[in-house]
Amino acid sequence: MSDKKEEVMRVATHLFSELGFENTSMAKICAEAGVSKGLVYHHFSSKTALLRAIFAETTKKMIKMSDTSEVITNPKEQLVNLIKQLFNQLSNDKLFFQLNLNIMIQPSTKNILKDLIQERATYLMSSVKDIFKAIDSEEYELLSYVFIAEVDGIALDYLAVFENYPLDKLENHLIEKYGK
Amino acid sequence: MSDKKEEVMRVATHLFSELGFENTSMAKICAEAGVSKGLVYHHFSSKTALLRAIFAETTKKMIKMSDTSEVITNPKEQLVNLIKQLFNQLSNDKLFFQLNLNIMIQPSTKNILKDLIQERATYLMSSVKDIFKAIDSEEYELLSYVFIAEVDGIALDYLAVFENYPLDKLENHLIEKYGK
Amino acid sequence: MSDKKEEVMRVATHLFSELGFENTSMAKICAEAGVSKGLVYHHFSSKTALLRAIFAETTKKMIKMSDTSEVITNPKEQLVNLIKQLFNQLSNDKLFFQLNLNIMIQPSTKNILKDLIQERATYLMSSVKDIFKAIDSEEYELLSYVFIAEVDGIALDYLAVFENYPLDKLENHLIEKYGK
Amino acid sequence: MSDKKEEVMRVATHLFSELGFENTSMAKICAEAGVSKGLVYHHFSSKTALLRAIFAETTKKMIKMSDTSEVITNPKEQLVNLIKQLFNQLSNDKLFFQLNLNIMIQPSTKNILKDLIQERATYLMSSVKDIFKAIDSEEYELLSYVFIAEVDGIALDYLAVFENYPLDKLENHLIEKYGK
DNA sequence: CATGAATGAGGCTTCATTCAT
DNA sequence: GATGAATGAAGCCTCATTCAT
Repeated sequence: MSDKKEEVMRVATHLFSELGFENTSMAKICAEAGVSKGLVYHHFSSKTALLRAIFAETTKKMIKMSDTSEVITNPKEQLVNLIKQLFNQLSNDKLFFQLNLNIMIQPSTKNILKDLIQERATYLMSSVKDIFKAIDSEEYELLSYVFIAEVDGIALDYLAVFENYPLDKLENHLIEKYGK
Repeated sequence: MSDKKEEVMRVATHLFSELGFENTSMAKICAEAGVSKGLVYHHFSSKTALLRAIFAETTKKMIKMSDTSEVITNPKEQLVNLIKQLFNQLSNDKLFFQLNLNIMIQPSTKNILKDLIQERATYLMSSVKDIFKAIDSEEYELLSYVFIAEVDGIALDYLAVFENYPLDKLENHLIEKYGK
Repeated sequence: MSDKKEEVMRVATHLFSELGFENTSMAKICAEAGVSKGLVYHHFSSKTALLRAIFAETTKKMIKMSDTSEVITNPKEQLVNLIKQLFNQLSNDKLFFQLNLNIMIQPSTKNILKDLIQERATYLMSSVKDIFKAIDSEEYELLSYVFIAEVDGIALDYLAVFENYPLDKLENHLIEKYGK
Repeated sequence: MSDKKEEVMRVATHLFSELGFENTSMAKICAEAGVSKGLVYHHFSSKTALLRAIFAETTKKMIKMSDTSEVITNPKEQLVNLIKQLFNQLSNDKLFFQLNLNIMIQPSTKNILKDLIQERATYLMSSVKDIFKAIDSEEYELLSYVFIAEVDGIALDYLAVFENYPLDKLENHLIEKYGK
């Protein structure tokens, strides 16, 4: 991928996160990335396509990251690891998580990304299920949904609802709950 | 409040929910409500002010509703009641919950509503805390955060992440967990 | 004239002066005067009519003022008097003079007031001519135009062109020139 | 400067002169210039910026014109020349002078152009002062203000106050007065 | 690959004015 | 005299996108 194309995606991700998709104009992206409009449209057929490219790229990175980390065999250790990893990212890259929440909830962007969101959700769900299967072969599906809901809810509350959210305490709570 | 003003708020709530704030034009609201643009601006100084009026009105309704329902004294029954009420609303008024998630996450709307969101969050938190205080006087704060995270996470997953979400199973899970 | 009608004219004069005719909305006038739109339209058939009423009122005041002061018989004394009076008003009521310049130059307002401007100009011209006739019966017309141009030019430069305009020095210059 | 940008400025100058700044809509300018709204905003960030560009351009032309004409060394000849030049322009380009009076008096436009007006006034003043310094080294400042006031006043009266203004007679008067 | 002039639809808002009460 | 809800046209500006160079 050319340098400039990457730069456009980087800048767009940043601006979409900070301002929201609808409030980020192509002009702003071009200005910030230091490229012309023509160039952006050379690489991405539309603003929509740019968003899809960013979302897809992010999913790819997520998958790669979780693949490399799954060498542990003990499921509870895996869970604790996953939790630590998630909370670490959550506090280090607030804007990025905000973007992902954003576009999954905003009706317009949700529609644009329908298939990609589904794909990512399915992947995440199956990863989590695999872990819970090894812990409780009967209730694993419900437990997986609960686990994901807890994590998503904490992220939501942290990013959008409460000021001074006690993120650490909730992390510890989860670690204790799932690490036995 | 005049009939037309109420109608504008009703229509705007509906459209903001369905299309998102940024994708709902004042023109669309006027057309659907059957009023002129001038009238909307006679009652609301801006699109932003209209959103704030809607959000504030909703908070007021929430408070009124929870006030009238709190005649039960057993805290566990209260919790179960709260859960049933929430899940009932969640499945009956998807669009409305989507709107509320929406505007709390979208950076632009979040900023517009900063104070009102904070106010509502504080109220909800204190309501939940009151219940948990009666159950576990020591850990009530953490437990409240966890409870809210679970509910918010389920709502988020149901509304924005998964297709065919097993909402009933998660409701039962919570009722069992919190009703003992 | 009713109190409220007078108040509306007073407020409108002030706002037209400060913001210009086009940039003063009827709503602003109503708000500042503390009356309803209905009332303003009860007294003045349109914004245009309000402006005309103000301009006509001003002309009336001018005429009354110059009538009462013309008891002096020595033409040079009359001129000196006139100069002193003008410069006094000019520095005491900048905004008001600005408004009068304004509406006489702005094409839209100029058209609205065409007849009233002409009427006022004719009156002023004839007043000045009367004085100069007594000084120089041959060249009085040209001298009148020159005198008016000098005064108007000074007002213009003072109000719109220069910062730190030496108004006093120009007054003295005129007094010396015309008082011999 | 591109053809279309120049055309926009030309048309805008014309319309601002004829209708006034506030009464000239961007739509009218676009229609008359035969370009899209988008294009105008591609070249000028706002209506205000367009006005500033026009005013600045005019000042530049004024300076260039007066620079090229100042090869005469006799100060009285210079003055007579200046007068002839001014009156010539005044009668040939009424609209343009009207625009300049307009925007310097109208409070809104005056504010927009504050710095540019000051800059131009300073330049003109210093040009005139240079001439009068050579005639009367003591009173040159006052004489300069008087001269400018006379010219401005005549322009004002001609353009905005009197119908059938005897412009020629006033020109001759000035030529006689200042050419000795 | 790269630029940036150009388009045209549509967005938010303002405003003079009317009219039922 | 007095109010203020209601209208609808028009104003300024933004924006995704296209295309000649």
